[in-house]
Amino acid sequence: MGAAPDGRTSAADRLRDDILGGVLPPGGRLIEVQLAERYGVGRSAVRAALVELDTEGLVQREANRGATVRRVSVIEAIEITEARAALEGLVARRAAERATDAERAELRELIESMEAAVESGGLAHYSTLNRTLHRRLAECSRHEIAEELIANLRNRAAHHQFRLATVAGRAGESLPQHRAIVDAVVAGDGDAADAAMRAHLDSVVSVLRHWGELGVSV
Amino acid sequence: MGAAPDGRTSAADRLRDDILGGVLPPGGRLIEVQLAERYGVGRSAVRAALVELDTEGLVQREANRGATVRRVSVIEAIEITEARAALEGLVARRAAERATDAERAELRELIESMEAAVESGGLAHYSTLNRTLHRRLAECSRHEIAEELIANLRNRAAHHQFRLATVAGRAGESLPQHRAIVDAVVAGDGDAADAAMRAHLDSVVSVLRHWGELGVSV
DNA sequence: CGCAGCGGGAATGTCTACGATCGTGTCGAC
DNA sequence: GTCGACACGATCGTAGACATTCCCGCTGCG
Repeated sequence: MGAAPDGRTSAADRLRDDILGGVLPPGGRLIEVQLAERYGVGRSAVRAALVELDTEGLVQREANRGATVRRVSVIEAIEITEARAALEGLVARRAAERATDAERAELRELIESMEAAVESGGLAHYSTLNRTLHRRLAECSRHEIAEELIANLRNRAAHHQFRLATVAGRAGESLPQHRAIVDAVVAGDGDAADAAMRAHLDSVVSVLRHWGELGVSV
Repeated sequence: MGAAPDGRTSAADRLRDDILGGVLPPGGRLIEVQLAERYGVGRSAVRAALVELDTEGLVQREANRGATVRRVSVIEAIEITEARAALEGLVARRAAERATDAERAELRELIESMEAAVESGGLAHYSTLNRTLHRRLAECSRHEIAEELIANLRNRAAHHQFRLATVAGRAGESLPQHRAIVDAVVAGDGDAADAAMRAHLDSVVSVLRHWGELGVSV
């Protein structure tokens, strides 16, 4: 995809996609003129996008020194995941209380797809389904504020999440955790859903903490 | 007219202060030229501030239609407080685990000041100490991500929080809750601190929900 | 050989002007 | 009297030009 410059989507969205997609690597400098040319817009639009993504935590701006793609350390990734645990516990609880029958059925199907993906060794597909599951749970909760915050946190740690998905045996470990979450939500047990979601993300924190001790570089 | 233009603080900070301080009322239109003149800066700086506060959730921008001070409904205020409950529970737990002796002493002093404020009927002062306590707890936790998110959520619902503080008898109800939080933190009991903080904010949610049912206007 | 001062170049910060878009008031027809 | 079309005014969106700041390499001196 070569990129026919599409004037529809805003510069901020395109820049966000490029950062999350890894096109612009962490620590990479973001020069306004270059981005303006790249997206076929003026510097003003790029500046606005930079300000927006700065407050979102995706880029870092220093006065008179320019912007860079924010580098998130393992320590920060741990904090982000801990915050997610608190918020996603809340939305899991709400999803258990408020999801419609159709939504519960969809969640069950999602889990089955994830099981199939693990058996067939489709790691990339599993990772996609993983993100979908978390997103759908947030939507089922009808909790807009939490949903928005979670989406932001997920974006911030996207790089680490991606690395995590590629770890051997990780899917086998997280699948039963996801099943526990969905089971609780489908059963309408808010307490269990909250606990299961926290347990899941706590296990992610454990892996990250292990990386931190090993001094794994980003 | 008034206002010696102070070039030091950024336009975004001054605009944020004016919104939080109630100088610019919810729903009020934010015209770029007017703000530029008010703060003695160019329209560019105002635009950047508007974009920033938009992603922070304090202002609402519509394409080609201008910006307004975001009106947050009671429903949103409830969601915000629920999210705060999840995140502040986390920081309270961390504060209990990580606070230094000096910090624990300071928290104790804060509670004593709050008790004195309630006895002397200093509602405004109590409200200030309230904010300070929550802020200090977040700082003690050394959890930058959660601290940042909480600060943002608190700003978003600032208007409702302010109204809450003026409710008769509210201080008498929340003071023991605050004391329970501080006691748990000082004692180093993370579980209790988490539970106490959630109980406190759940009680705030109850009041807001009551307002919602009464159809209280902002 | 090391370091302080200095100048070139690049990128950001700000301002101003122009074009696009929307809300509103007016006028005319039915 | 009411409704719709038109035109005007106001405001946002974008682009470009100018001023400012900072980094880095160079030069000259100790």
